[in-house]
Amino acid sequence: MLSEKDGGVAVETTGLRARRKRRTRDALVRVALELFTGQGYERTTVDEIAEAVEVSQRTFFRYFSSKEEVAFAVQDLMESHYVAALRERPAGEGPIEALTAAVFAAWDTVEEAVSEIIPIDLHMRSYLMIESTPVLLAAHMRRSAESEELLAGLIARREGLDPAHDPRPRVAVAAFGGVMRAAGRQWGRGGDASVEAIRTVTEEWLAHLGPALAADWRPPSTPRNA
Amino acid sequence: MLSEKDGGVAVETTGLRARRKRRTRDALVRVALELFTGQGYERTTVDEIAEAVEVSQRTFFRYFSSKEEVAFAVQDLMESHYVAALRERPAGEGPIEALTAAVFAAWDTVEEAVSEIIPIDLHMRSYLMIESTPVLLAAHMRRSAESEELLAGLIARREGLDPAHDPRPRVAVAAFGGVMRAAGRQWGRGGDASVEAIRTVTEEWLAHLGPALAADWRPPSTPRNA
DNA sequence: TGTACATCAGTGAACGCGCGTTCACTGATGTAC
DNA sequence: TGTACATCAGTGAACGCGCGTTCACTGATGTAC
Repeated sequence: MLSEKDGGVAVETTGLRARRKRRTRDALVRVALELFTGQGYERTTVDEIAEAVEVSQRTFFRYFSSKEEVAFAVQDLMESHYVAALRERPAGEGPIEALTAAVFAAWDTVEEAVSEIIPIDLHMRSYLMIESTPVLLAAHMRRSAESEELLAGLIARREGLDPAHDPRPRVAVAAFGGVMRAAGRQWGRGGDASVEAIRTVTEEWLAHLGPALAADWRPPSTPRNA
Repeated sequence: MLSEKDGGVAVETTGLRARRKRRTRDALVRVALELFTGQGYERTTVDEIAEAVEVSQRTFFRYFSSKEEVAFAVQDLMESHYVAALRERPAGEGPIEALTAAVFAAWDTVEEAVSEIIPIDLHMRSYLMIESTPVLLAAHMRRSAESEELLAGLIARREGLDPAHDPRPRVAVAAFGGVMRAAGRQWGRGGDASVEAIRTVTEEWLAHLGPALAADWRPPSTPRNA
């Protein structure tokens, strides 16, 4: 039933019925994100989305169990995209090094990853919309915190550690995730929806992760208790 | 009007009217948290809280602009308690050192801080309730992320830096906050509502913050590409 | 290639629910003189 | 100490709203023979 070969997504795509189903879902996502970015998440109702796609509100809830879920449909895709990128990092890279490299690898290929569903700029504007809508920002933070468990497991496996006994994988992922989310909020404040903008902020902030945790930030020539 | 002298809270407490107001507010918080922890946040309605306190639902909304707000009333108190503790850390401590020391100083005095409003064990069970209620966990993460801006400002001032030009204060606070929130979730999974339990997890996780960010976790005797 | 039946996406209309708001109002506490 | 007026916490009842659910149903696509 499911075509999982050659790394494809585990979704039936052969039959007419299945293709129609995918088209309906994609249309709901696209139209929802257009409405959300255009007039705001709170000011868009589920009925409005359904009406714009010309399906019943009933049908909307067959695809998404809540209004929030449709807002994160593409974000979820990006998350698995990031996980895939992390899995491909060579074993020689250290934990933070691999987590960081996977971020840029994922951004390098973001366009291919989302373009089947929505244009890349709609995706970027949606991300901006999430960062500037309190209830969605909250949901985003909870979701990415939940995925830390998975990432910690991957890091533990890379390092040949048992995450139940060594807290370092989870601590590293938590610190890394904290900086990533903060960089995302910083980018959101700027208002520049380009991929370049988010890459730049992320790159700068991650580069400071090590130095910022040093016990003493002052140069050796400046004694602490001067 | 407001008595801000000797570090007291900036609230009018003299008149009969003011004291009655405070009693109503405290009763709403206490009863709300008892109901939330007893039967769950989602299964408690605002009407139910108002009825238990014997005020109208109308009155509830004069004190709290939303149901969420009452759930975080004591958490907000604890946040300013933490900020106060951080302000008192000696200048000789490094950034992460001061942030960490303030956490334990705040936990040392949590009982005095909350006991005027609710018993300490209700506060701890409320925190556990927040960590295990998705919508509140999300709100909690967003709120603590928002307070990072303030903390970064304090750290920048301690170090004599301009946060607009040096990203280290915000990056340090973000990494620290990421680990703190992850430690909170870890504590929440355990189900032990004691102050001791959360202290232990936090202590262990923060201790691993430095080592977990090292480029290489393996002992020098084990070459990376063996 | 055709028929009979199974599956399942989508329908339409109505509803339950609880949050948060709006209205015009009461009565206790505070203040001025 | 007493009177007149101002302030403001609290009332009660009703409502708007949109999310998410429930019902019994239709009709197109898929499958077995």
